[in-house]
Amino acid sequence: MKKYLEGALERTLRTFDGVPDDFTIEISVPANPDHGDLSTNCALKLARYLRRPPHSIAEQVVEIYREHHHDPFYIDSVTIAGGGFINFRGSPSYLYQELESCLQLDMDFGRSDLGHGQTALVEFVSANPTGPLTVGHGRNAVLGDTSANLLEWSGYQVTREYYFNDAGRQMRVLGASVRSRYEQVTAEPDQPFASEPRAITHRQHYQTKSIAGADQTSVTVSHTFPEDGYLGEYITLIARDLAEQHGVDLLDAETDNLFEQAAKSTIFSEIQSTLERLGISMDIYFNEKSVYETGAVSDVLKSLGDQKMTYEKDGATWLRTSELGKQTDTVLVKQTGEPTYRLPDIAYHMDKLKRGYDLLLNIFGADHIDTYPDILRALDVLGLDADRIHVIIYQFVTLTRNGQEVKMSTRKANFITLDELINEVTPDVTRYFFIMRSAQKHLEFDMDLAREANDKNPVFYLQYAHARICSIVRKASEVGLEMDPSIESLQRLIHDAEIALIKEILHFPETVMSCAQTYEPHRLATYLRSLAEAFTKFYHSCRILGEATEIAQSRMALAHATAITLRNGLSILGISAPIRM
RNA sequence: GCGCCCGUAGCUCAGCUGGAUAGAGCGUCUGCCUCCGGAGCAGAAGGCCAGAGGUUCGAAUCCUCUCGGGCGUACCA
Repeated sequence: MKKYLEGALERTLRTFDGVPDDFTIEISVPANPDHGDLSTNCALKLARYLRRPPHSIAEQVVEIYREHHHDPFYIDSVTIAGGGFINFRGSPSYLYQELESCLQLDMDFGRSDLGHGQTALVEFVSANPTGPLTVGHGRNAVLGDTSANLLEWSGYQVTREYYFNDAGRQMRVLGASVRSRYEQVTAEPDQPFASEPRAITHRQHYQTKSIAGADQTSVTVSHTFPEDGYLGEYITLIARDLAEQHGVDLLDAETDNLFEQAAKSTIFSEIQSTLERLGISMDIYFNEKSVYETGAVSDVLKSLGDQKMTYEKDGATWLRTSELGKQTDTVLVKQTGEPTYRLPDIAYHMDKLKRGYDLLLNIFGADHIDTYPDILRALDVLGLDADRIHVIIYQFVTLTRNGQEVKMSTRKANFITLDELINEVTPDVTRYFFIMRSAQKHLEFDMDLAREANDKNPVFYLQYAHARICSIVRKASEVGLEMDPSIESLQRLIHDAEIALIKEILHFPETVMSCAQTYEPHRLATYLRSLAEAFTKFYHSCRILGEATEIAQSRMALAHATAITLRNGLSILGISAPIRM
């Protein structure tokens, strides 16, 4: 209907003199339904160009529209509001036809061909395997997966990718941390868990002590807990596993490598299972290492050098970001010869672009706010099409528990993992809470509320509406009542609450498209809430069971269409649509 | 200091490319269960949209400044 109206108005305005070439017709849904179903402000906007009062322009627009471009199939009536708004009331016949098509499309209702089958790569989570996923990663994961779903529903071929780095200093520290815990565990097998203060006592403890091995030989341990080591409990658990498998055999290992590998694989599989619980599975795990192996890193360095965008200073290689709109230059290669993370990041994005994706979507935490523009600038300098890259920056999550804010750090021991969160509030609630708010706002996650007060939780409102419809359908089938989805049947839906619900349902496809286009997945959650609200209003003012057969069959069809929309919407959000609760 | 993000009801937040009377949930108050699921519904109270200028027919929305909060501003990832 909107499309039709756009075309009709465009043709109408073509007969006017003085309309600018780039004039765009805006059609919006009025906040107040009394004003109609669709509304345009074009007369108001044209007032300045045509130098006439808006109302008189509106009259002329309406006159020409009525005479030449009016199609009663779509539009029932046209009115001019005081200020100069032109309001259109949709024709019921159109409404019923769209509702019928919703019922026919069923699982596909809401899908569009916006992307024309273009390829999109969504990179998200991308946490390095140094510890369990945190609540912050949870927001990233849900944001990324939901965006990917939205793109899929909008006609893109989507690849989900996880970028990680399992080399370098942080991994060495990880390995050393595990080793130190292993030594402690094998020395004091009865200690339940190593806690933070114990880390400091290690030094005195191990530097002097000899441990009797299973093979009767003595090993002197001289390792201490790394100064900036990982203190989480999970490190000790990994160490215990190693102790169970290998006893004390690993005490004389020459390097920490074995510990590092064990930690990495354990942590990685835990990350994967956490994501799985949220219904997320990645298509590609991309190791930063491969960007070195393919030569992409050296290519980037060379190309940037050729562009005279780099220089040497103090033994390091710098990128002239100050010439690209930034205050200072940035180090790409350290004095030590080791690259900073920015260099492989550039190479990685170059690699993604060269893999030919039409659209690259990245989900980054607010701490990347300063780094990703460097990447885009560098790619631009390299002559790559950085416009294909879009970034969703999300603000941090603060978790409150027992009325107190919980500070989260992977390195310190006092963080709540995403797994623990899911345990307490279920995957559905987790996904909904992370998606219901705009990404660029701080998210306050009140654990006590989410856990205790299930009935106050908005996600249950949506699921409840769905379960209720299913229940009605069950009851109806017991008495042999089936829905009638024919146009003739749908035309019997004339109650205000019925019409309002139909209109709400029909907003679904454009909502999906616009969420995908603007990368604002939270608006889908807002929409589903108002859909469920429209349904409960309908439910309370229009009975189904017990009414005359014909109207009952029509209302069954409307309830079914609501269930379709709820189910499809929830599936985009990765949330279940239960049949009963 | 500089860069990016955010200031909307007591609290947590919606508010689509500027539009008509700024909306939900929670909390508070008032009603509603012989009736398809009350995890609900109907209603009330609660707002100088942080503040001040500007742009325009029209601003919570765009621009400038001020004040508050967050994140960054590492040869850490």
